[in-house]
Amino acid sequence: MTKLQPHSSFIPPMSSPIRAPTWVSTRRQLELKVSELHKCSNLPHLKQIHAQIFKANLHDDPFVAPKLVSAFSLCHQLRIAINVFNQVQFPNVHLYNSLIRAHTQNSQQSQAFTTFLDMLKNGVFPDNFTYPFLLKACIGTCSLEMVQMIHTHMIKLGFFADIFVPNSLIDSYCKCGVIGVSSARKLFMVMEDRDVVSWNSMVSGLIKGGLLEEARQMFDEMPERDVVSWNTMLDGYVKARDMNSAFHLFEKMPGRNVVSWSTMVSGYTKAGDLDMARLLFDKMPVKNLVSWTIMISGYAEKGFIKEAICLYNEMENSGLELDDGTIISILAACAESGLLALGKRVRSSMVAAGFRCSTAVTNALIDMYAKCGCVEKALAVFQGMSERDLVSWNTIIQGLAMHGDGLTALKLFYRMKQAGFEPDKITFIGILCACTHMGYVDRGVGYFYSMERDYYIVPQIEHYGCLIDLLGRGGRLKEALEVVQNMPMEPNAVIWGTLLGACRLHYPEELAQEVLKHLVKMNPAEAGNLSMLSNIFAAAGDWANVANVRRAMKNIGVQKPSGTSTLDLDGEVHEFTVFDSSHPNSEDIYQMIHLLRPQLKKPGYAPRLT
DNA sequence: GTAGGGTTAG
Repeated sequence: MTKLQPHSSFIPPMSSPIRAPTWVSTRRQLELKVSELHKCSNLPHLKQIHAQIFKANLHDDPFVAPKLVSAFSLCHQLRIAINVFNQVQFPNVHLYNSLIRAHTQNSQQSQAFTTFLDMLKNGVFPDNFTYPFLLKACIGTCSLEMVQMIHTHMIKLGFFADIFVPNSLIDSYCKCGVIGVSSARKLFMVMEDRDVVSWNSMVSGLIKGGLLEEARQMFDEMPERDVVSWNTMLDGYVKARDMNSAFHLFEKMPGRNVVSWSTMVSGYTKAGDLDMARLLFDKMPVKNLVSWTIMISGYAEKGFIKEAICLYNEMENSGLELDDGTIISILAACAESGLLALGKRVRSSMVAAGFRCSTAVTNALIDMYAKCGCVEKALAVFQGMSERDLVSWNTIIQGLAMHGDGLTALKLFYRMKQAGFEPDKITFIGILCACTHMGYVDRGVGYFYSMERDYYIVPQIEHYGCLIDLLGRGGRLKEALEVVQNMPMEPNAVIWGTLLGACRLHYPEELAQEVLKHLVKMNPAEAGNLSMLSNIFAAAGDWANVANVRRAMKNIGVQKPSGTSTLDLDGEVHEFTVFDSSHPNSEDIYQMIHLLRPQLKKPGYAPRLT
């Protein structure tokens, strides 16, 4: 007989999760459904159960309502979750907790805090679940001060007996940068009872703070290690690109699981060792969706299109059902390396499977089309979207700007505002880029100054970079230099490089020399800078200085890596560099170039040789 | 509460 577990007076446990939607007739059956409700991710089914709950007058039951809120939150139906909450006259702490979490899950962090304040105002006392949920709302949006405030509150009310509470505090501190990590360490030191999660959170925090050595020390000191401890340490080495140490640890590791193997595969793909990655991938005792995703994206990111497509087909044939993460990952990898063929392949299988595209998936698709040169397709996908978010607008604006259709990009900027979206710092990168490509210098400068004035966005160094590029390409080098000299932050190598790029277009020799002094000081071995400088001198006919720079390059022992072009032809990628003769059809290719050259000159093509 | 893939810029 199945052993019954202790449970609430109302809901018995259930062994299997909710599956196909079926009409439940008895109250007993409904109770069974409700007990698993918080795991339900099927929206139509959820709505059906909601209706039955309502009919049975259980919607304000103190046990049912929090589960409903959690379920609707999981299905990204925050509106409905809030409505469910509002149906309850006297919400208890569980219901408040689930609404706080619902807001965080649906990216409404500030509303999570508002809910917490409402809760206090209404005299409902927080419990040991409230704080971990509230701390989650701090991640990514709030500062250290916020976590400190919650910490203080927790001390006042005293929930530290539950190990979940200090553990989640350690984690939150660690996600607030290096200072946060030291606060976490202080807390960790004074904790009386630490469990393996406390140790793991601390090791993970040290790794995130870049303190790999100290993390290893703590890992070695741990009284007990579980599979998460090992995997955390493994990932630390992987993220630091130290594959030797990672492999060493991996070999020693007891009880490796699918995450351990995937971490290693991911590490080797990122290090560019696709052979080793594939070797481990093939040896994996168990593969899941994430492992496949890592290997396929790894191939795609590095331009191994045949292998990527082949493995993608294999994954589909193995019967695994793709999720958002898989599709977004692969599309992002295609976008990065311009693998349109795989991107198209992914899309066609999405269509064939009737995959319901979330906004994030569609955004990734738009970005893939745009970065692979199909701006029209990107625009068509964007226009067909039923629900757009800020990322959708930013992606299409950036895509259009990159391809020189700055006019459409700027038009969409206005439409975006009409649709009620507030531009953010990324939007302005796209807008400034659009103006640069169109040569709208004054208009771009106007947008730059409107950022802080009209939108309360303080320009960052990237925005200054865009402004310098805008002025520089527009030939207003003096103003560009003034921006560099007067901007509120120290100019970095990218800023000076941008200015140098402008010099390359307009040949002001003196300025170029000035810029270069800064650049060489910052990054003396950067061959690209030196070779660009030598080109500027060459264009000005200053051969003595050309020789000086060349000599400097030789002395430092740098050589500018050749630029390459890649072509994707019927799913096969061909790579070319200048004076390259490694391609099997090299002779034919050069013959064709000779044939094409005079024809290209006719409409006015003049290759730039400097 | 701790571990592997995940959309926009740089």
